[in-house]
Amino acid sequence: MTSTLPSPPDARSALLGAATRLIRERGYAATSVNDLCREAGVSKGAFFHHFASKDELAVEAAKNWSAVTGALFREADYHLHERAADRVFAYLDLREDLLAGAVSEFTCLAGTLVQEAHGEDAIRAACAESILGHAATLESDIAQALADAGVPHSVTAQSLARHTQAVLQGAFILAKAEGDAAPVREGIGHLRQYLTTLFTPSAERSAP
Amino acid sequence: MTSTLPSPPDARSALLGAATRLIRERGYAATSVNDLCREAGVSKGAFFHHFASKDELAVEAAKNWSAVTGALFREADYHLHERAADRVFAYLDLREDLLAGAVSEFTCLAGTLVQEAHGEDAIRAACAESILGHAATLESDIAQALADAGVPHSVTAQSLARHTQAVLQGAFILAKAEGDAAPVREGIGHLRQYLTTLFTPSAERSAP
DNA sequence: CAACATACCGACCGGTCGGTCTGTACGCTA
DNA sequence: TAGCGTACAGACCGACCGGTCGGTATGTTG
Repeated sequence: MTSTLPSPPDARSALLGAATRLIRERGYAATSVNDLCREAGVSKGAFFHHFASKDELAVEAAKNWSAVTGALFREADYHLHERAADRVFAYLDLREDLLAGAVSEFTCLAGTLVQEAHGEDAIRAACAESILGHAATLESDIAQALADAGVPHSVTAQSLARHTQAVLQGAFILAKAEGDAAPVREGIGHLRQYLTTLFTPSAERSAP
Repeated sequence: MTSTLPSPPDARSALLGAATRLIRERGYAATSVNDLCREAGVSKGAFFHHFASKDELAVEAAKNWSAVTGALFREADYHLHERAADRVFAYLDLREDLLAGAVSEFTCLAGTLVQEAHGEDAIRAACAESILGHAATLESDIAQALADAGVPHSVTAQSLARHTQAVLQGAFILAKAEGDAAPVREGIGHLRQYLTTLFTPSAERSAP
């Protein structure tokens, strides 16, 4: 008795995986239904059996992306640190550790998809949920770290959490432009520096 | 005697303008040559008279984008401030002022294009030049502001200049996801706060 | 066993794609 | 006026697009 979940039919998840790979590589519009079927090793009949349209697949792929990355971050070690600020910095360390392989292997499906397809409301909404939902998982640690610093800050935890995602998304674009992960490492570095000043109690700063 | 440059044929610039509008609205792959011709009010013959291929138009559109935005920022007022830090903050003010109209009217053509077409090397290079070239125009002011603060900083002016562009590009993605400019304003706000701490002499911070 | 559902398969459809090609209108030079 | 180069115009091409549809193999249920 294996421990697989009450798995959905195989063709469906093969198509979701193919969509994730191909859209991250070449974008949504440039990926045809035939491409997806070939990559997934299924027929066109199977495609339209599981998804009503190409757009519906995009929405499901974005939801699947949320689920997969959600699980990855939920189960990661960075939550184990005692101090909230340490949890946030450990999250950034993890993001940096994830930068392996080709550019299309570490960039964000939701960011890529929404840039192209924000005109389609269902796709836009699924991508927004993916990006902002992930940002929301950082909010409580950031709020706690801000509170620990004990100073009234003009920035909110929500805004700061979203900012971390904006920096990552923007760094991914520079990475695509340069063909290299270096800009993402730099972006994370600036984020670390910014958060360090925000998380440092002002007492410590005025009396070093 | 008007002061127009030895202007290129009209169909060419109409196509460049159409490409800028349509690609920012719907992306590159989703914009067809026929769409471009219709929007520009020219025939398909005219299109392939001026551009060898759709990809070549994309490259030329990216170069044209560099030229247009380059002129806009070169001639802007923010250069007039005496203190380097003020010039940098005034640049951010200008970026915020530019956030008018629909999302596709303030987002970056080069960022949109490279996200989709980074697989095509000529397009990738033209977009990289546009984004990184613009970042480079900020470098000397940032370097000066850093020097004025008089502290050895661990960040370089180049890295910081590129970071400003990464933040903007990432904020554009959140803006597309939300359908609103608000995330860009927030991103610029965080940038202002980060730069403020970097540009503040440590003497001032340790003795407030 | 019949009756029905699910999960495909792949030929096929009308339409659109990027790109080609022939033709032509116009300006310049000689 | 002839001859030539540039700037189009738009019919046309084969490949490919997203999507449909009739069919089949394999359960499951009564």
